[in-house]
Amino acid sequence: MPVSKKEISPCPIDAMLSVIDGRWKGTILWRLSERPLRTSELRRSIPGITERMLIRHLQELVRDGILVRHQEQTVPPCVRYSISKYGLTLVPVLEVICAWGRNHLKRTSGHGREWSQAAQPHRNVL
Amino acid sequence: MPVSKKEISPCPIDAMLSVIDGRWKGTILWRLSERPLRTSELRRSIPGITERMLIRHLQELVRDGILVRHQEQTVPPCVRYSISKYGLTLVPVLEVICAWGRNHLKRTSGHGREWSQAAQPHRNVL
DNA sequence: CAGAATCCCCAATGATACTG
DNA sequence: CAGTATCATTGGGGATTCTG
Repeated sequence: MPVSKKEISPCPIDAMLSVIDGRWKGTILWRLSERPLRTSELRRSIPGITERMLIRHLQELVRDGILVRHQEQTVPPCVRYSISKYGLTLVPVLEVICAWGRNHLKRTSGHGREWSQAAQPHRNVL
Repeated sequence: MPVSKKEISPCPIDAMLSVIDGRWKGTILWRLSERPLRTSELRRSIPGITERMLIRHLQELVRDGILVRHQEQTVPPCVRYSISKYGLTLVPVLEVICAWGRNHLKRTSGHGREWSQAAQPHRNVL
């Protein structure tokens, strides 16, 4: 529920999603969770991404404190991105999301209808 | 990372996010996690949502197996939506997302990095 | 009351060329 | 190599109207 990425939403779920919302942010974080990478390395490791969107998403993630940008003042320039300490707190969340998504993919591809049953209400169950 | 909602993405994270991606899906799920509601009840409980988007999101959630649509063949029609058993598996994930988001809101709105660990469930959606 | 059908706007993304 | 600048496309979503 992406909602507005620019404006600050009071809803925590919106706030969280806005951080990882973007066509390639998931993949970027996935790559960088393995090890820091240079911009060009990232681009090559993500087939289909454009220079424009890579830079843009990287900047947003840096702005949100998820990534850190390391620049070496050389010619030609060498920039490396890595996950920040704060960004590391995001990883477990992504894992939970990923786990559910993996399960969801199974269910959809194997189209069972078992899940179409109503459940009893809840909230205490949470 | 919303990516494509229509196409099935092989990425689990994308798959999961596509399910809750939509301007009002979070709020809808939140409402229905308390108890089943009629369409009109939902609409009234979510200020600002339009008929069109409510129906649209409900249909998508039903398609994804998250919600169940109960229709009573009466005049006028009475339709009730509730969370499915499968949909309930989504709730813990939302809780995790919400917890991180709450932290993130503190961190951003507040000063630098003093995010405490108070984690009370639930958002305060309007 | 539930929801389908239309029209329209805009933010996100893509494509492409350019700069330091 | 890293990043910018422009233009074109598109799909989400708001507003409105219509129907069973």
